[in-house]
Amino acid sequence: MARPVGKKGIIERSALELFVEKGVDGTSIRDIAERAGVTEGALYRHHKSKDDLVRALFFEHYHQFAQMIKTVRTTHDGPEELLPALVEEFFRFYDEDHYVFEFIMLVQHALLDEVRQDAANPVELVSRIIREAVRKRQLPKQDANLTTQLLIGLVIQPAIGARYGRVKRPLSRHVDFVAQACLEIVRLGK
Amino acid sequence: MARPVGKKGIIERSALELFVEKGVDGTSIRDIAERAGVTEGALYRHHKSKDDLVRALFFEHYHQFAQMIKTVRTTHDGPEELLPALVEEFFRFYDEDHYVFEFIMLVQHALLDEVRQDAANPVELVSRIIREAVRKRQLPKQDANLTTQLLIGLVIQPAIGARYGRVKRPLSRHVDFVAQACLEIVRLGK
Amino acid sequence: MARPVGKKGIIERSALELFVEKGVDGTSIRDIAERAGVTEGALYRHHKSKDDLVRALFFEHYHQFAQMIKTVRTTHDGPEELLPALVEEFFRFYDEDHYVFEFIMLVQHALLDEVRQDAANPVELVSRIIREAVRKRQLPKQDANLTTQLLIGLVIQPAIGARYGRVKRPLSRHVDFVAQACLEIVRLGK
Amino acid sequence: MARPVGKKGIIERSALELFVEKGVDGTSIRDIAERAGVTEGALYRHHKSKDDLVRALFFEHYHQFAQMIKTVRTTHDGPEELLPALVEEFFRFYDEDHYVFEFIMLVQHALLDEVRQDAANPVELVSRIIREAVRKRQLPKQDANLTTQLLIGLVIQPAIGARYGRVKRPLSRHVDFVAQACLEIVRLGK
DNA sequence: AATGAATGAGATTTCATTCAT
DNA sequence: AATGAATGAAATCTCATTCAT
Repeated sequence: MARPVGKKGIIERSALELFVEKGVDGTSIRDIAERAGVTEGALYRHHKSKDDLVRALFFEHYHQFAQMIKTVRTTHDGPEELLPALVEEFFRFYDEDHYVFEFIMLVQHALLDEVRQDAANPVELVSRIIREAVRKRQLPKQDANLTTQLLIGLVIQPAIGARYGRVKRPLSRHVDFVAQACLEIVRLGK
Repeated sequence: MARPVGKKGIIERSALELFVEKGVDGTSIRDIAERAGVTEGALYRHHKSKDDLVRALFFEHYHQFAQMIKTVRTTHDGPEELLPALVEEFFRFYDEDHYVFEFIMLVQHALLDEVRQDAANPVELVSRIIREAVRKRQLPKQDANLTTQLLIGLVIQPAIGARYGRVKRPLSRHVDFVAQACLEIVRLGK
Repeated sequence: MARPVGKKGIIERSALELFVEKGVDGTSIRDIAERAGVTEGALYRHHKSKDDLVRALFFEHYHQFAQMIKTVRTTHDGPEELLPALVEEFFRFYDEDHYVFEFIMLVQHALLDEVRQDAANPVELVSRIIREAVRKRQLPKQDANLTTQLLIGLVIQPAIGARYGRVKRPLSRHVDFVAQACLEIVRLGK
Repeated sequence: MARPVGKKGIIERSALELFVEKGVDGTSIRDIAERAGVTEGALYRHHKSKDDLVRALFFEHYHQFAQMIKTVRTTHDGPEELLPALVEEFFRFYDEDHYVFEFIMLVQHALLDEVRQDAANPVELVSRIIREAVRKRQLPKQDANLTTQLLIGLVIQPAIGARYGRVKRPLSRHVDFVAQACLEIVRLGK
């Protein structure tokens, strides 16, 4: 988010950007050091290994992300309010620093096991929202797992589209349309 | 698709699976040779390089994919027919061999430049269907690029969900629901 | 022992010699590759890591060593026969290839845990010989653990002396004297 | 010996222990700093380099050692008195601080050249005692170099045995037996 | 076609040492 | 004196590719 302060911050920012631009495996320690303007060894003062760096970056931002989601849940109620609010926050998160958003998308699968149980896990969260609304008869009966994946797809795919120049930034401009799409889907029933 | 025959087929199948399981960069020639039950040198009998192997795998399956899409286009007309038929074919393609589907998803971006203009490119295709339908007043005016990404998201995300055990296989069972979701979205207008 | 055949043998022999000459930590993979006349990577075709190479070398020769000891035990009986025979065999082993002998001395402590239980462990063996002889009244009562260490000292120290030019090679010429010394010690009682 | 006082003392003690536990090459500056509870830079306040630290530690303790030996030589005469007295002092030295004893054993060879002529060098000393006694017909003719190594072996090996739990501490309890063993050996003649 | 040892380039990591604070 | 970040050199290891057999 904020531009990094200190060498440690610069190293981490450089790594984050490179991971998004070239992939984690495609980025070498040398690449990171070069962009950060330090030597390769400097990295190891702050992180035990490349893998450690990836995890640290992920969890740091994932926690921010989780915090944002928690806030939305306490300030909104019912799918009609929650889903649009979530779309808005996701897109705002993306627009604020799309590197961070893309990085989380990029490495989440590799770290899935450590995240799966987490209640802040967005997939978990959306799934619960659907299930609860169905229980309260706010939504028709449906396969909550499937619906959840569809909603996730509606939010993530525009981000991917933006990356490849197929969708215009900022994503915020698309909030209303995407939120509307989300609501149509959860109301479909099965 | 069909189980591989001959060393070449076994090597390619092994590579395909490993690429999906561990990523392309995360898979070494030695890994592939090991799973295929041959030695490292054998690989170079059939493919000039690792990169060449990736491309060969991609284009081989991409052509099948393109063929399938062409057929759909000639046998259906208008978004109301085309979109459900496409969802059905995509999911059928997935169910037939999800490794192939996932592999294409995995490497598409890296090879995007060579495929971008291709009418078999699903993004291109869906985009044209939307635009044409809007022109013919079959659909309300809308940001076709955005709608396209949303539709792509509705198809791809269930596949990702299936990979991580969040959506039940075969995907075919979800065709009606997802097709319905696609139609709702294109009708939304903006 | 026999001069090495094949690159693998040359690599292992080079490593063995360098480990003795400069210590294990003091020897780099590059050193080994250089002396063997190969590039650094070649080493990893035959051994998974430097540590693995050290272990492989140790156990290969340790087994030879153990075999030699076993033979002595079956062909001699009682401390008066066994101890001189063991001294002779140890010194013969040393003279045949002092690199091997010194290498075993050098790394045994690091691999102690894996060797401690081994009945071929020379310390174990000598200890048993003493204990058994005491039980059979062939020797006076004594602290077998201490006596064992003293005997080991009598055999190893000449090898160290030879290394630093303080004792003349071949060690075999000293067999009678050292064997006599061993017998004096075990007869001391306490 | 005495527990260390001041940062310098703590650093040196930490280094000494680690060198014995993991070897000199196996111990990094960071390891030492960590155990001493200081940072890496602090070490260079007191010693120019790691090598310098090793030498300083060696010579500091070696001088104590030499002092002890000088005293023994002036207060005892002839091998029958000198050898038991030396064994006693060596074992006392060991018991007082076995880290120091083991450290000296560990690095002696690397620093041998600087110490070789020194009369406090135990090898030199023992060798002279034997030679002188032979000259005075107190002992039979013998290969003084070999006998010396055997005596050294009788003293050092119990210390190694103690390290690996094969010989009971304190070593002092074994003085009489080991001294007796030494005398038997020097009387053997050849 | 196939083997598998070897190469050569480069990746990750370690570490003694320096230096600004 | 002390800190701890950073350096620079070297160490370990990986890996796509080549090549003699």
